[in-house]
Amino acid sequence: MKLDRIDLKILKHIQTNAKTTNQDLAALVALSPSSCLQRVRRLEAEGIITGYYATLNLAKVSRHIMCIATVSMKNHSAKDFRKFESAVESIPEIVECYTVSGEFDFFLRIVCPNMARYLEINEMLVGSVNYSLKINTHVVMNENKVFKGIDLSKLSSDD
Amino acid sequence: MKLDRIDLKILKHIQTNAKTTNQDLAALVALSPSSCLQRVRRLEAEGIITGYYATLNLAKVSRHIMCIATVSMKNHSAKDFRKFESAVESIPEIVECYTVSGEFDFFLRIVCPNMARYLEINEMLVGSVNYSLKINTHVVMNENKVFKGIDLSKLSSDD
DNA sequence: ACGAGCCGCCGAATATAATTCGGTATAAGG
DNA sequence: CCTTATACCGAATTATATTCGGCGGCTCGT
Repeated sequence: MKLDRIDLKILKHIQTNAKTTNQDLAALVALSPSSCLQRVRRLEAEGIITGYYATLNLAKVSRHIMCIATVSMKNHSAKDFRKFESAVESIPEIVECYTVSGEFDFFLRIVCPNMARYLEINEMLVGSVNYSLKINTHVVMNENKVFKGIDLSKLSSDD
Repeated sequence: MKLDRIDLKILKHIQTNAKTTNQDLAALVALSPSSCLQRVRRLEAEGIITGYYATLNLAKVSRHIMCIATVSMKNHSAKDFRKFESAVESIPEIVECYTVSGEFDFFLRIVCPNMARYLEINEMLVGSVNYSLKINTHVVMNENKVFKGIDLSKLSSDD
């Protein structure tokens, strides 16, 4: 499916303003509300829009810590990878996990109530592959830039 | 401001379902629509809800690469940190940046159209502090777990 | 214990918005 | 040149958000 300029405009806008009314969005992209809605529904149906989220100021909700962990597997077997990944999946405090190239195998971002819980998580992860991995923890001291969507104008320039 | 069980229920739900209608949300938390809306408005006004986002399947929008970079400053002066942080701020392809403790000073997540552009970004970052930092790049090969909000039940248990 | 005042709830009325559904124009393909 | 598919629009309908007055229960001071 190909996206035209109007689709991109819609995506760009709702990325950071998901609750914009269809009427306002329609005005923004210079379409009638019905046509605009039709496009949004299509983008949803095609799986291009994958969900709608509200972001919270977590500090105002509860006390917590955030860590970023690098993980290196000692044993690069598919089996160990599967076991580790399923452990990651099962721990809700792990909010992001990436498989990467380079000196590490995974990056994790973890948000949990306290260090005691962080230690437990660490042990679960290490235990999942019978201690054959190395985790390096980095406590987040500041969030300089938080995710606020992708700059689509930068990406689409390439196609 | 203190949050009661209903507030948490609201937050928990809209975290991943931002477009739920107020009526449905009200039913979910067993309140009348008017009371429910009042609470949501309060959560917004207090800065507890910070925004509403749509997430995209980027692969269906355009070709791109994603990298995670670790950054170590050679010179830990406040001045260099400020210069680096402002460079980070000015580069839209850097979608996340954390200051951390440990062997690195920053973690970056970068989404850009291609490696050529990634190199440019690298040079801008290194140049921002007169080459006195070390960047280590890790290309993301798989997104095992993408951010889908925080498990508030895990956090609030601690208060 | 009692009354005042505050809070948060509800429901009805009203205002906005979403959604549906023809009908029409444009562009591509045969 | 005709056919078909596509995407648009506007009006009608349905659904939702929003406002507001009033009601109960809680707290607090007396």
